[in-house]
Amino acid sequence: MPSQISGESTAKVSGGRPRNPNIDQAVLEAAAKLVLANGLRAVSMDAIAAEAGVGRMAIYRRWPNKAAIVMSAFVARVDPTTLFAPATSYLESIRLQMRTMAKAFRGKDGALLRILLAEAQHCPEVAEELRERWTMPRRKMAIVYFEQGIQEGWLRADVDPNTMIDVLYAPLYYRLQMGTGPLTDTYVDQVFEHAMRGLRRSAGKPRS
Amino acid sequence: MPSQISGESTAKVSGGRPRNPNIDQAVLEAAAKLVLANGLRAVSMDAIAAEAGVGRMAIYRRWPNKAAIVMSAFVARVDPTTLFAPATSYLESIRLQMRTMAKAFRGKDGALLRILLAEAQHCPEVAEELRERWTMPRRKMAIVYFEQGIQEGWLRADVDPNTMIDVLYAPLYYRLQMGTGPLTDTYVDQVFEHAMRGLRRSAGKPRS
DNA sequence: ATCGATACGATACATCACGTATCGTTTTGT
DNA sequence: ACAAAACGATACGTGATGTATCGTATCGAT
Repeated sequence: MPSQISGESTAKVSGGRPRNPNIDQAVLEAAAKLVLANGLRAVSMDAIAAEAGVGRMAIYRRWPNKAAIVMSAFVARVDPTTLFAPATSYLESIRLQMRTMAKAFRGKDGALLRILLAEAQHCPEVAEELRERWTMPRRKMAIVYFEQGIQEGWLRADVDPNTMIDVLYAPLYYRLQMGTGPLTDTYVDQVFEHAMRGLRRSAGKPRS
Repeated sequence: MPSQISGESTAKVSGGRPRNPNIDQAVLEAAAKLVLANGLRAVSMDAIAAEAGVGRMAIYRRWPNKAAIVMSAFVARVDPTTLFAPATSYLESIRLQMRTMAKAFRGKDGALLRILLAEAQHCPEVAEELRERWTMPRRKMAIVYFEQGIQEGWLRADVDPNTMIDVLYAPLYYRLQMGTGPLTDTYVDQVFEHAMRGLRRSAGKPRS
């Protein structure tokens, strides 16, 4: 009983006409194009099928619903992402990674992610898939990198990597969704600096 | 041309039978109950009308759609919230406020907010209303409080209050939506401590 | 008291998208 | 050659949406 939501490759048991792989690609591209232009709600399965030039049944044979198609399109786009490329210093590498993520959030990846996050609130399968294929892989890589930073002395010895991820990256998700301001590199740098240096005045509690 | 989304009080021009205020209340309660139990998608206007014991037209006369009803129910619940009650110290008051918010997020307020955030991705009116009636009022109050903290010397002189809000509060929204872990008081305290003290080792960059 | 205007419950209606089911055809493996 | 599955097309049942009335009830103004 494999998780079927990401579709495409429900292995056929034996003989019969094989699926046309071009259809997978055509549907993913059509869905991404239409959904990015009009939103998930406004796009019907018929519209995707028409844009892709295929029958609707060919789609339902691969994915259970619209959200699953968009999920496939999303993970296909972002899967080959690499995390924490080396930079001039350990901490600088973190900052650059945050900038890379912010840049992705500014583009189509961000728009698709917004749509999927919204859908995840209604559909547990989407939520699970998103956690499994987007959130958790990145968190795990970050945890490894942060633990290394603790051992090497770049980070405080008592930081919890999980909390550190949230303090650094949650603001990017926040701006992605709340529209309180643009996701500029300047903003990323500010979040990074504030989180790294701390917010309170260092020496005790000086009276005014 | 008043923003009509929050409904209820589209002032009647002159004579005629006045609206029954009990209906507003009954619909809000019915909608909150059903939506919290089954999710926004699974609840139809008919179901809300039936639960409230009113006709569907009485609802459409007040709100344009389901999301607007939930929005009204939400702001009615959270409007009288007070921010930053005095505590044993300036910083402690911030921590307590974060805990209060986390507690709200754990309950019905959090569930409704999740639903509205998801809806805001499809519907600009919901997004605007949410910004106007939930996000911005709280941000503005926080900015005032944080600027006071800067002047009194509790916070670094060079912190940007807007960024500070994001670093402290975005993690709560993150956990509210992503399901990476529970929104416990312990978690809130960790975010608070990490953000206040900073993540990097303080003295320069010590080699391992 | 009468009258216009609006609210209200109920119901009918047209529209639309969804997901399923076939039909005839095409393409594979055996 | 033959079974099996994919494919395009299309029809179908279902459920929700938003609008339009109908008859009745309740207000303000005259």
